[in-house]
Amino acid sequence: MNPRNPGTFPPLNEQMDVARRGTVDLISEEELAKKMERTSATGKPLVVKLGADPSTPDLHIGHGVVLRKLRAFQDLGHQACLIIGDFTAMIGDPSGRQKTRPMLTKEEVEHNAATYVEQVSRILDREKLKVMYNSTWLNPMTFVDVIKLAASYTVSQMLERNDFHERFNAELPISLHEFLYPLAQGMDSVAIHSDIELGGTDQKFNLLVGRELQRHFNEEPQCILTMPLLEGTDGERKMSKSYGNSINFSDSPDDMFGKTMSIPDTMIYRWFELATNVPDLADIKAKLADASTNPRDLKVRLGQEIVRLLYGDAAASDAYEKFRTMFVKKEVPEDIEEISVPAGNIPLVEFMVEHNLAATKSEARRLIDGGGVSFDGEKISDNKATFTATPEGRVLKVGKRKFVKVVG
RNA sequence: GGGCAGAUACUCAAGUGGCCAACGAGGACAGACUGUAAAUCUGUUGAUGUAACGUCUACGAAGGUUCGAAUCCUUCUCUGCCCA
Repeated sequence: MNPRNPGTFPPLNEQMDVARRGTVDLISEEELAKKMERTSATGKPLVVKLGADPSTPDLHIGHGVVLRKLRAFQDLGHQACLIIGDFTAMIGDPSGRQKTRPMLTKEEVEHNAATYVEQVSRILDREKLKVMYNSTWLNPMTFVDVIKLAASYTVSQMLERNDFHERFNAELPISLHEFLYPLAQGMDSVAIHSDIELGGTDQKFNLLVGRELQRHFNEEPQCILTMPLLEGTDGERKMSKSYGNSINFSDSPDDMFGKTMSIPDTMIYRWFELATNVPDLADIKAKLADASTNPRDLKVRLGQEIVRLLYGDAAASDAYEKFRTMFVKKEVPEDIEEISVPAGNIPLVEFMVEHNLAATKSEARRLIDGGGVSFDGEKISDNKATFTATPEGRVLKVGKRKFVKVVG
């Protein structure tokens, strides 16, 4: 994107195109256009809000979808505003599942928040990003304030929210304070005078509450913009670390690439659309429809695009090269982790646990019994096996993609 | 406040005194076949290890009955429904 002088913005239609790309809901286009027009007249950028839950600071490329949208607004010259939900996180938001999350301490929240900001900086322009903590304005609220706030909404309105509605019908518990979460989040919009709030489609209700509350407090309501939830590597459920189907920001380039290669073919287009910035989506669609295309080749590009966004060009081609060596040429990669071990017989099972190749000894045995462990390509069948290292090193493979070189 | 129903492993869900570390399904992991895709087939799915039908932990929690409890009794906690 071109660097642009503060206070100047691209033409309206160009801005609206950016807002619309990949977007599910945009409420409303007219209001947003009006806001943007005013912006161009006054030179004052729009406040674009994104809420962050610091109880789980491990971001994955599903979060990346909405982060890249926020980045797009930054590149248009608008003010990106990241709200760290430290107040709400400290109470422990039980939404999502039936389980109540453990209360986080102040230290944990702070640590998570720092990690969070560090991770989003890989997508966002950190220099131009405004980071705020919602405890700043939520903490000082009194019980009276909260009651007044709660009075602005009715139970039926709350039950319109899909997951509340479903839980209510399924006779599952809904804790009272869960109703306060959308309100707290909405107060954030009021506090920062948000012009647009971004979020996943699952956030639609909460974002709308922000709008209502702004009206309630006689402010101009924010526009809301929702992005689709990206499916995980299983191609079924939404990407989530707890489902184990995510590509995390913290994953190595090789892992990112490898995981991408394992997604179902049906997900290729969607991932291109939501997880990358490639301009030639139509072309990709055409290729996928063409029977002479090997979908694998498109996945190779997809994997590189994803790695590129988080690690840059060099890492992207590097990850692909390593993948080729390992799985196409079936050779052993060059720069795998080397582990020096003392001379003598070493029990394999214990070694695996010690170096995180298996979580427990039982799991290590299971892997061995299942034929998933090999030394230099030779399967180990005895779960009581021991091994000795050699000076030139032997390559231990565990499961599909864990390699380690053992050097004596 | 009263009545009823329920709480089992990642999820759903069997199990009403010993054969229960717990049927089955899904998921997950591993293997074969592949393109680290799909489909299919196979195996595994609490931990430990003197490697033994051993030990420990586990069927919401705590006690109790019993030679023996996920299963029976008591109290408690939590959840849903109905009545007030």
